[in-house]
Amino acid sequence: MSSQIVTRFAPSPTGFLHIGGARTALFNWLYARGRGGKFLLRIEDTDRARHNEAAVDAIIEGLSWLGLDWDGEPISQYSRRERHAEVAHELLKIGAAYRCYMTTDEIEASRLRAIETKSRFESPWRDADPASAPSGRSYTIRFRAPRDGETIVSDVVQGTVKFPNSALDDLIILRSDGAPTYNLAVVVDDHDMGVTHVIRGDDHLNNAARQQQIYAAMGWPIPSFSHVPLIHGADGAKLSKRHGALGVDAYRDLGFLPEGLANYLIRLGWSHGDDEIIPRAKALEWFDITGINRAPARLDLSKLEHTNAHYMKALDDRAVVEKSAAFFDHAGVPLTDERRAQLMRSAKFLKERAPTLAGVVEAAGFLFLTRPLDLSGKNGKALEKEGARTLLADISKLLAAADWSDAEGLEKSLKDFAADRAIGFGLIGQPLRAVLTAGLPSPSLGEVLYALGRDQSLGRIADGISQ
RNA sequence: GGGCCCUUCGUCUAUCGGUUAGGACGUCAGGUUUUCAACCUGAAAAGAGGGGUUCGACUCCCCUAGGGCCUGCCA
Repeated sequence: MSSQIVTRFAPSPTGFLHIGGARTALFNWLYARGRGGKFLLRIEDTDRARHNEAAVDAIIEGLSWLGLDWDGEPISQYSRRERHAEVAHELLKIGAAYRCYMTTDEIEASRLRAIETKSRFESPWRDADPASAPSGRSYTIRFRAPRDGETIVSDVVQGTVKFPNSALDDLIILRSDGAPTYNLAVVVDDHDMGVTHVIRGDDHLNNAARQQQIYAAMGWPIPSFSHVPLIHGADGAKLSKRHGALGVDAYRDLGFLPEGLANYLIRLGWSHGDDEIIPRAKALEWFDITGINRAPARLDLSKLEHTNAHYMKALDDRAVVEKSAAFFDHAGVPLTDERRAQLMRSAKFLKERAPTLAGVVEAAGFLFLTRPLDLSGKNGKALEKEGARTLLADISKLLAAADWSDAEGLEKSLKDFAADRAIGFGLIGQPLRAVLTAGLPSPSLGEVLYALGRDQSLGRIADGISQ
């Protein structure tokens, strides 16, 4: 008997990979991969009305982007509807389910009555003589759930949770059109797929009780359940559209790195001592379900940025340029060969200053200005100082003869220049920075010069002097 | 309405009956400094409220309050 761990991620195709779903997917992946198990992907598309291929692709894209891979092909729940129906009829045969001929109107009325009388909603067909069944009328198949006693779910995260059976009514497992409903499909699929550990959002905790009853009726082993809390918005309410970014694609478009998002997500509701930076390898080694908190956690963009910044710094220079290229396109400054070269020379400071890929565009703002720079107002204020232009002219001469092969050398030339003249660095730094960057945020002047390149730098200085 | 879950600094969390309740983000104040960041140092900042149990509760139990989930021929 194999004891291999099998987990799965089973999203319904809603058009994107929800950030909360991404976290449960991550947990499932980590748990399986960290223990030599299997991680499966199943699309919960039994509701055909909502099905669409693009939505499935969006989920697959999101998972891939996050670096999560699954074993085998994604399984479509819809494609397994025959099997679901088969199990429903098996349940019927052994008396664990029954045909219900109630109309939707009858159901609604009966349900209202049940709430009023504080009693369990029940179909009259539960105990009716099958012989009295109307022929030719459509019916649903309902699970015959126990009326009394309680169903106890043993959950790794939530502990032992008891549900009075009176609160769990006979759910429909097969619709009148023969299609399975969620709770049946999940149980059948998880069982058939050999899922050993079900890790999912705690909005399913109640379902776990119902599903457990089905497992019991079929005599199937019950998997280990772990219901993890949902992610909430900054205001504590359930994450919804008004909170902004919902799907991982939105975070990708905001310039977050998959490593950064994943690290942030795993720390949300789970911890390993005081560790904050948890790269994939460490996560695989450390992650365990038992460490997951029961309380919902709020999404905090600042901390996400901070975490992401760490992974930005770890990028190699070429990656900084390649990964941010799309963001430059989007900002209307497509990367020409020249810009690419300038960016390569800037990567070292860009990745240190930008918390996201979108931030790289911002941090590189001074690089791609069109000459002559706008030095009006505050931008060129340092230029108005007595002797500033003469000083710039001297610096220009110095730089024209300087070695442009690295930022450090250029920085040193400037420092030496200031020292020779026995003047404070601020005296030359301020006007020089003004003509070079028009006051935009920028790194050390050595780096600015090196990044800009000789021609561009000297040109900007000349522009400044003549303005 | 009913069932279930949750509640430590603003936020994410540590603590698994005995701690000056620790760390991180953010905030504030310094430092560094040629702008803006980054970085370094420091500070403010928490056990929802009320009852128990115990020599001793953030930790265990109960109640209240506040949040959340489910209560579909949705998933």
